[in-house]
Amino acid sequence: MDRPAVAVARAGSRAADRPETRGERKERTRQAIMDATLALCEDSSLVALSLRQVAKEVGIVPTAFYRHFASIEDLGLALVEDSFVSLRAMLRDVRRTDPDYGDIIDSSITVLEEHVRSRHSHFAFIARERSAGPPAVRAAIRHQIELVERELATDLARLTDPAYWSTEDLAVLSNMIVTLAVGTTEAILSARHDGEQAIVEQARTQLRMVLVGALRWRSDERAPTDRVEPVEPAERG
Amino acid sequence: MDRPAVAVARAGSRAADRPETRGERKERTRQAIMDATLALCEDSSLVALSLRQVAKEVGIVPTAFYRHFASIEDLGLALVEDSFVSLRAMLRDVRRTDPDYGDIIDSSITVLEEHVRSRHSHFAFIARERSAGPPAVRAAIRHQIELVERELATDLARLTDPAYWSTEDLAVLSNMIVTLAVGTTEAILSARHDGEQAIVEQARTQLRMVLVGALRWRSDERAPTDRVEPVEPAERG
DNA sequence: ACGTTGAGTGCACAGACGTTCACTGAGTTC
DNA sequence: GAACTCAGTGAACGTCTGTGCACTCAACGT
Repeated sequence: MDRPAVAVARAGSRAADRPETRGERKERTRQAIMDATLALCEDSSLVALSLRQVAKEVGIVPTAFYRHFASIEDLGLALVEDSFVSLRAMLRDVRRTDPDYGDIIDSSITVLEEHVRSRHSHFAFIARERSAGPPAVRAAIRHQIELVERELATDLARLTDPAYWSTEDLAVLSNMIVTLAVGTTEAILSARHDGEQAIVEQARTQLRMVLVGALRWRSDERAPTDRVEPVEPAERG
Repeated sequence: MDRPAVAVARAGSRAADRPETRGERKERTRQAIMDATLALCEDSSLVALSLRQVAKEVGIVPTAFYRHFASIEDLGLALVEDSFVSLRAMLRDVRRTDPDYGDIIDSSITVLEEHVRSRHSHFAFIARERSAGPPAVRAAIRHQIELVERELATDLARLTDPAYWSTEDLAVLSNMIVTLAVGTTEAILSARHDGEQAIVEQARTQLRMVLVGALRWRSDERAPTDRVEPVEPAERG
């Protein structure tokens, strides 16, 4: 285990022996750097990663790194971009599957699970660096998540009755669903394989619980807070 | 800004000139190390912290560190212990305030806000290292959070009707509330001061939404998933 | 064909890193 | 008050860090 693990393909990887364009080579090395970085900080974090570790893993000399990124932090910002491409691909799949399938909740969580599995280094990167990355990376991730929240809020507006749901409360609901999705993602990523199904089932139940509440919600009422204690006598049997 | 910022008090800090016990001094330095570490990894993470940085901040020589901890990871485990003392103090306050105050939700979130503010380095540590710390630290934090979830589940059992709530669903609800609490904590910690009140209000609304759902929940029904689309015709006006 | 461009090389540097070791000297135990 | 304990010292080590600089040489523009 001494030679690069996520190395940039040394020579003639495929496709006969076409000479390979200058831009192609650069892009390939850039991609190799990003892959190696995702692999290396899978346990720990970007902030604990050195430029030389990345270079060694890729199979280039440390100074060659600067041809692609000005710093590790700069690399991190590029990885945020890449990771949110994966996340948005998931959101597209969620929306695409919704009308077909009968149960929005089941299908949404299934799509989440599939994407988290297949692109797990991207989702893990977002979840980790969101709170532990370099300040600029944290800011970029939080901004992207905020955009996603706003999108989800407009989606929810189409599914709810505007007479009962204020736009503020839609934003709050959207934030809650995103928070739960992040939590579920983290749980899937840190679960052993045999525990994954239980987590997915839990996420489905949670989403159902939230939507039971959503069905009964009225933005102009200050909700059930004073009815929460006398719950037993209410409607039994 | 060259001399230690969170230094162990050099000599005769207070209390006349009592010679100071050996154990007292050790405990004081140990505490200074932990405080300095919390301060240093406030932005970034434990895994990005060097033993020498900590020593310099405390005002001791690097090798003196080993008199207190075997490694940074070991230090991290001690910080987990300390941080969860703060978290459990918060839970105690939540439970203590509940019966007095009319509104469980308002008072709980208020208590959360107060504790997160006054012990914010502890809460920030948990939130950050939970997903970015050294593996052993991550494991310790997840275990502690799991214990908290179990406690909350038994609390919830006392507030809900056992005829409608299975113990499994109580665990799921508990997990959801903890996830939301973690999310709210992270939001408070990364908010500018003027945005904090909005976040607190959002957390209250979210908890209300969840409890509206909880009131209507029946563990033996597969919830409202097929009623989520025809929501407009249901009960208007 | 020929000069230019630029990704990747190789060396060199000064500084920070974790850890070792023998040490000092104040607090403790007899 | 003499012997002991042990938190903190200070120098030294080999290794790893980011970055500067002069370089090569294949793809590129003309």
